[in-house]
This record gives sequence, C-alpha cells and structure tokens, in this order.
Amino acid sequence: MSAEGVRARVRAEMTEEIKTVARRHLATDGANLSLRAVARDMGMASSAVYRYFASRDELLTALIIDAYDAVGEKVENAEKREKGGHVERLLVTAHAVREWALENPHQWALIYGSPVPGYQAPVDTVAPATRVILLIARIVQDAYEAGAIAEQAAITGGYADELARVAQQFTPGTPPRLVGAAFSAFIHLCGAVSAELFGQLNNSVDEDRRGYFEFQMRGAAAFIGLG
Amino acid sequence: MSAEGVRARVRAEMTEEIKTVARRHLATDGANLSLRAVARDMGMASSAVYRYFASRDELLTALIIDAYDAVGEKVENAEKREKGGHVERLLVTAHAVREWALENPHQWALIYGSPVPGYQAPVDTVAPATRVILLIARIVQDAYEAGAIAEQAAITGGYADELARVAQQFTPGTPPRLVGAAFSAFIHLCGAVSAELFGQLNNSVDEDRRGYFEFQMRGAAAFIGLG
DNA sequence: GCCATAGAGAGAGCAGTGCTCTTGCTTTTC
DNA sequence: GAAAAGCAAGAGCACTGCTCTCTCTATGGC
Repeated sequence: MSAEGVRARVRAEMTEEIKTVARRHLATDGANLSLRAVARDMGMASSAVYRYFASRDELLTALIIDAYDAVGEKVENAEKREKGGHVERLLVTAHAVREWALENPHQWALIYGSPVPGYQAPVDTVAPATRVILLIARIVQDAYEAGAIAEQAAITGGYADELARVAQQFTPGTPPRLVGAAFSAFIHLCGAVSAELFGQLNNSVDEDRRGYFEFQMRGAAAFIGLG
Repeated sequence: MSAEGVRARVRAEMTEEIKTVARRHLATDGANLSLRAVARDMGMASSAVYRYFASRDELLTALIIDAYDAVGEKVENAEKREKGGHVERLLVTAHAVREWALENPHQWALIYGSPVPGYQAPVDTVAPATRVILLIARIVQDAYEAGAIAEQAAITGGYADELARVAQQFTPGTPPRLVGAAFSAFIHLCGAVSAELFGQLNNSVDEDRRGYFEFQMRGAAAFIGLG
C-alpha cells in the first residue's frame, strides 16, 4: 500500500509486541503489571508506550479482549473437531476451556478472576466474553432439537423470566429451564477451573485433577438432562 | 493483669484497628491496598505500621484468615438455627455464604478470587479455609447416615482414591462418590457466587440473582441425591 | 526509686510505580 | 519544499513498599 500503510503497519506491530511483552509480565506481576517494566523490556522509554495505549487500563482491556478471543477460538475449534454425541461435545468443550486456563493461568485470572480494583470493563469486552457460554448454549439447543433431552419441569419466578429473555435472544425455542441448566453448566465450569487455578484444591485434590474436573462436568451434563 | 498485660492489650487493639482500617481500604484498592494510606488514616507514620505487621503480605494474611473465619462463623450459625431437613440445611448454608459475600465482596475476592501476585498463602490459612466445605460435608454425611440419600453408582479412578482419602479423614463411612458430590456442591457454590460478584452475570441475570443462585444450589443438591 | 532495656513512633531516604508535559526528530501530506 | 502529524525521549510529580536511624516512653530487675 501507500507509505501511510507502512506507518500503520509498524504501529500495529508495535502494539502487538507491547501486548506480547505485557502478557509475559502478567505471569509474574498479575493484573498490576508495570508499564515501565514492559517499556524497559522493549528498550524504549515508558512515556513512549503511551503513544499506543492511553493508560495501563487500556492495555489491560486489550489483553482481556485478546484472552476472551483466545479461549473462545480454542474452544470453538476443539468442539468443531468433535464428532461424537452431545455429551461428548459438551465435555470436549469444557476440557478445552480447562486446558486453555492451565496453559494461561494469568489470562484466566484476568477474565474470570477478581476484577482489578478501579478497573471498569468497557463494552468492547462484552461480545468476546460470550463466546464460550454461547457455544455451550448451542450444544444444548442442538440436543434439545434432536430430542436428546428428557422433558423437565418448568421453572417460574423472576429468574425464569430472565432466562426466557436470554433464550429468545440467543437460542429461540429452547425452554428457559434448559437455558438455565446450560448456564448452570457454564457457572460450574468456571467455578471448577477457578478453584483448581486459585488454589482451593490444594491439599485435597492434588493428583487426578482432570478426573476431578470430568466429575464436575458430568454432573453438569446430567443436570442438563444429557447422559 | 500486670502492667505487661496493658502493653500487650494496647498492642492487640492497635493490631485490630489496623486490620479494620485495612479492610475499609480493601473496598477501594482491592488486594493492592496501600499500607501508607492505612497509616495515614490512623494518623501515624507508615513506618510505625511495620511494628505490627512485618510486611504488606503479612497484613494480607491476617485479613485472609479473618475473612475465612468470618464467613465460616456466619455460615455455621445460620446452619445451626435451621431446623428443617437436609436440603434446607444445605440451602441455608449456601445462601449464608452468598449473603456474606455480597456484604463483603472484597474480602470474598481476597479468599476466593485470583491470588494476589507474588503472595504465597502460609499454612495458617489452611484450617480456617476448610470451615465451609466441612460444614457441607457434615450435612451430607448426616443425610447419608439418616438414609435420606438414594444409592449412587460408585466411581473409580485416581479422583475416587483421593476422595476416599478425604472421606476417611473428615467424614468416615461416607462413600467417596457422595463426598465428591458434596465437594461438587461447594465448587458450584463458589463458582456461582464468584460469577455474581465478578461481573459474569451482568447483562444477562440482572434482577433475580437470588433466584439464579437458588437454582444453582438446588441443582447441586439434586446431584448429591437430596431433594 | 533508679536505670538499663525493650518497644513504639517519626522522619528521611531508596528504588520503584503511573502518568503528564515539554522538547526534539522523523515521516507523511499538501 | 513547507506544514502538519506522529513518534520517542527525558524530566518531573505524586505515589508506593520498605529500611534505617533517631528519639521518647513504658517496662522490669535491682
């Protein structure tokens, strides 16, 4: 392209490199990573980084969006390759989430851990954040439409209304109760992964953590009415 | 007591006051609270605080232990007052945990959120950390011994072995499969509360969050074989 | 009751942080 | 070629955790 394009490309490369270095620092410093340290690693002045990210929070936001997209893409690919039934699709999805989390514990903490103090997630993060739960919902919807799920008692109340609203938007035709069960599986999934990563399992489940996780997710599948 | 006792008591009071002020700061600054700001609030030099806590991490450890004990005590009291059946006891326990978490979101983040970078939890935190899960295990054991839980298929594998070991130590006589279900309820409980507090529910479950939580916990109870 | 001592607090100082502002320099645009 | 826009660097501000030194006071042995 034009020379303008060159500058834009260099800028994009710099932006990407800053994020890569920042991700490395995430491992040692967690969410309160040092912008100055990142700049030092890149051999540039700390003030120069502000040409690319207006603040540390903005850099964090970029990392958060990337993390959501990374886990989303990994999980979607894993599920796409699975040729088994609905339970298998659900389990392979869950295990893919866990594996990504084990590979990138600090990015997991960034998106599913305690929010960093004073940081307000902007709207840009909402869409990428929904990829995993949407995939689970789609699997459950597929199973429902295939008649693979036994009839369940309907639920009522405010939560049921909210579930109905969500169902209408993302998985029309699926009963609210079932959407609730899918959501429940997602909550259980996140809780199981976070418990493993954040140390709640230490001194009680130390060896077969994959078995632990499988047990949780089979329970979640059963609650959905699968398996 | 003697004059020595006076000094010791003043010291204990100061220690307690520092923790109280620090807990207040936790709300705005999260885990990276400022020791200097705490000192400023107390009208003393920051260096003086180091007479009471050797480092910020040591202060954090004290807050963590206090938090575990606070939620543990609240939950144990709530459960003690409940005169209903096993499901009711489990639900009142779960709701008590959630209510404490909603009242003290930053203390919840401290104990069940992402670990603070560079911080290594000392052994002193292990015992207080087990109070809630032990209470749940006791309820499940009671239900089992009362014959209130239907027979379940046993599980095998490494995780089952670990469960058996845990069962032998804390709830002897209870089948590993059932201990696993109790543990699963605890994991689900923590995940549900964290999801609510850490923002995963925003834009999908905004009104009846108690109903949402109740739904999760009834699912957990069903997995145990209750209700 | 006296006096050495241990405990408590204050202040200065070090190295680090996020972020801003000013100053030069280079690239793009007209 | 001149004007404008983008980039990088450096100094500086207010803040942080933590250490060290100094002073003062309450404590315990005699």
